[in-house]
Amino acid sequence: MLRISKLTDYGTVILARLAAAPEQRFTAAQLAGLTRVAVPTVSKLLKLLHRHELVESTRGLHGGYRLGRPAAQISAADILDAIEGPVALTECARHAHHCGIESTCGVGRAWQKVNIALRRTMQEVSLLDLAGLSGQPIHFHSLERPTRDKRGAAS
Amino acid sequence: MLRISKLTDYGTVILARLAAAPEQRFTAAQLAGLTRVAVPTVSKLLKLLHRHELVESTRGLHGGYRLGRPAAQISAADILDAIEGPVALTECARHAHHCGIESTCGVGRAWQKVNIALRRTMQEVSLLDLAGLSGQPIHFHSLERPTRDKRGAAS
DNA sequence: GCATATAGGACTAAAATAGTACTACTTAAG
DNA sequence: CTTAAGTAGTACTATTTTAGTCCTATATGC
Repeated sequence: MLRISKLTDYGTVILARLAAAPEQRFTAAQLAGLTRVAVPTVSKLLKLLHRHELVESTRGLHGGYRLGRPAAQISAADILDAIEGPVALTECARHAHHCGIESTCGVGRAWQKVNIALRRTMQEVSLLDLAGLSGQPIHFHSLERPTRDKRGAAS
Repeated sequence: MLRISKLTDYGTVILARLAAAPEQRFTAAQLAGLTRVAVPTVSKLLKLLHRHELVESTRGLHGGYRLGRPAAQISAADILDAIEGPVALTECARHAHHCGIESTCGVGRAWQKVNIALRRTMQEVSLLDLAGLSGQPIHFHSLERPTRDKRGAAS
């Protein structure tokens, strides 16, 4: 159903790697070797993450990247924002003038609310969780109640 | 950040339209006129929705489409499933063998959990809400209580 | 000043989406 | 029983988005 881009996935892997050694500085090439993602791609991702202050960079000889904040203070939503940008669930919300009919235009607004709820969910997950460094399994409030859950396929 | 496809958006608009007059049958062409979506596209969407039993069809002369169930029993997740299929948040979960390194492989699993939480959220929203027919604003459990909310950034 | 690293942007290739067209099947009316 | 109106299914094409690469500029340490 919903999808995040591969780049976001890679970005998370890179951040997880940095989270494992928060004090150490890694060059883009080192991270590429560690994560098996191509160097230019890693580089591109790190630049994106840098702009959003998720990583801290040092230029020049012996330079490299390091986490910009403690992993616990970086959420999945932050990562999504940095890499995919603050794109909304629907496009309707942007050039929403000639949506068709008045009664159906409410639809775009409703998706927007869903979007906010989804966002909230993603803010509950920190990089620590994503990196598997938090020990405890991720604990969603919304997963606590039984629902109608149609499929659970993982593979 | 997250995006649903245009088709899903259109599909929702069409369903919202049907929800407004649950007893009446509409032809694909009528719905196209009502929603300003091209006829072949509407047709394609209705077929998809039909396969998942979200709409009921009648063939032949004076045929057409109608909601397959009460709008209250159709969730946003159902619509997503019907149109976009049960695609997961990451691809890592599918051919997850050479993710790179062992410690980073947990990342894919974590996204999977996020995915489930997101799904849960979408099951809380019915077509009635989406169509703006429920009177009351959408009411998310997850938006009600304060969460552990590490950062409060909203946009 | 030279080697090593990031910063930024432009460009190319590949894949997913959106949209269209065509053919077959089904039903009701004349 | 023939014809018109409608859905069902599938295959194809075009467009857009995403992924990935390359090049040039800038900063830093030796």
